[in-house]
Amino acid sequence: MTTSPETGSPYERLRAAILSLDLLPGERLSERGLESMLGASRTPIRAALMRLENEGLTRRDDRTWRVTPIDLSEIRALMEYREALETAVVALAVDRADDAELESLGAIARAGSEHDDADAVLRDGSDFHVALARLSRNPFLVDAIAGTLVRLSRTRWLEVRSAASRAHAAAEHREIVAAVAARDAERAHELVVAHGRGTRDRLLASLSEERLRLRGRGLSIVESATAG
Amino acid sequence: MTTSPETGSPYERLRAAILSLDLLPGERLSERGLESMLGASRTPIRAALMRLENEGLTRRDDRTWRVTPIDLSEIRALMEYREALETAVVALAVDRADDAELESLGAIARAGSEHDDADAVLRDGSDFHVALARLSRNPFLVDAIAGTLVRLSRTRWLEVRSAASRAHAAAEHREIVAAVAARDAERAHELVVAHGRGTRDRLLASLSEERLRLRGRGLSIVESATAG
DNA sequence: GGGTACACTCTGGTATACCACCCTGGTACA
DNA sequence: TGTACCAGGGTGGTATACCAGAGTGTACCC
Repeated sequence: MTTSPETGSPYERLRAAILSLDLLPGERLSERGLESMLGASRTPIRAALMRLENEGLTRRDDRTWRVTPIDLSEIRALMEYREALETAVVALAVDRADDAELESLGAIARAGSEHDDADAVLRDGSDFHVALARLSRNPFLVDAIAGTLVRLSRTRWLEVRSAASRAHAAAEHREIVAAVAARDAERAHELVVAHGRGTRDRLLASLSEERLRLRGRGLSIVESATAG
Repeated sequence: MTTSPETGSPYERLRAAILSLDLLPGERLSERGLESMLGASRTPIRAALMRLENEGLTRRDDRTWRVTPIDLSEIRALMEYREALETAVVALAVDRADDAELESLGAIARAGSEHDDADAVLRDGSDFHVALARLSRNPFLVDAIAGTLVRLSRTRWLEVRSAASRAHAAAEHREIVAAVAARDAERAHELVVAHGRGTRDRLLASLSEERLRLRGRGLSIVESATAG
């Protein structure tokens, strides 16, 4: 890969390369290698690596940098964490969301059903969940949820490949908006849990099914001992 | 302050200076000023500032570094976030904690009642909540809770000043352990919520009462418009 | 006396040179 | 033939010099 110095900061370009899987999960990164790849010197590259480390996209493994591997245990833990965050979000949203916010969230949910390409669907999905989180009026919940979405985004394309699963997710999004708008905390809770678990199951099923084929394409998926 | 190059990395020393309030909330930090204060060059100091930024202890305000101010709105949001995390933790802990873990958590809770100085009590409190989080077996919950404790630690000493409130908190800790050990999810949930809200109320009350006096001692406390 | 312009100093941002450590490969010796 | 040692290249870690922009203070001119 020689991602020539196109646009954006070294941080943005490195992040894009990781999220697009141009840099493979688990791949070793050397600061000096990135220097020529990104057309910047080590100082901003180190800053980018440190920033991405906090987003969970890079990792320091005994004195060398790596693209964070895709780890099934981590994905399970992440989805569990996300469930905790999103149930808290809807509980607060039912109390706090105003009509304008709900209308705009509904618009995002409806837009999600219109797009067809996987990229747009993923963007819409992220937008929806972040916008939903904002209804909680709690910036820590918003940031935490945005963080989980970033960490999951390298695999979420697996989950939205079929038109059926895209439609399914979009419908669930609309139901969640409706429950929050109806101030029905219990139903919103149930819907969010069901949506999260359905997403998790579809995602993990795809990952298990295709693990070997993906490995053949250079994309290895690991299962760490810890982090269950 | 001339914290001479005593021990630890620039990151550790800067962090200690912020947490001990040697560097005041809101204070401007210049990389070159810290250079002489910490006895290191700008490279590791920038790394420390960036790392502390992710912990919420420093902040970039239009091209200058600042020690993160103490913000009442942020504390409220933080306590709300923490409630979401800790209720999720105990729900998982009830299912997953084994006897050895519960015994060791109980030991931490009991130790919390024995110490008398505020510093030790704060350490015990953090230890307890992190150890409790570990019972969830979810590293994201553990990290998130540890993060909230760090962000809160510059003010938590206000909350544990009286022997009565220390004893109160320690007793609540022991009750939480008992409920988790009894696998009583509902009671554990209620206890955690009550403990968190009590802590929040005592903390915010102390902050409001002493805001003026603390300002006189150089410690200003702000209330941001956003982040409710 | 007031206003404007210029220069100086301070900020973070960047490039780069040097350091110590580690790992690896090759060579020489037993 | 096998083993041990040494040298070289590559790693991140650190110090430092240079850059551009911003804010401020002063001096000069009107």
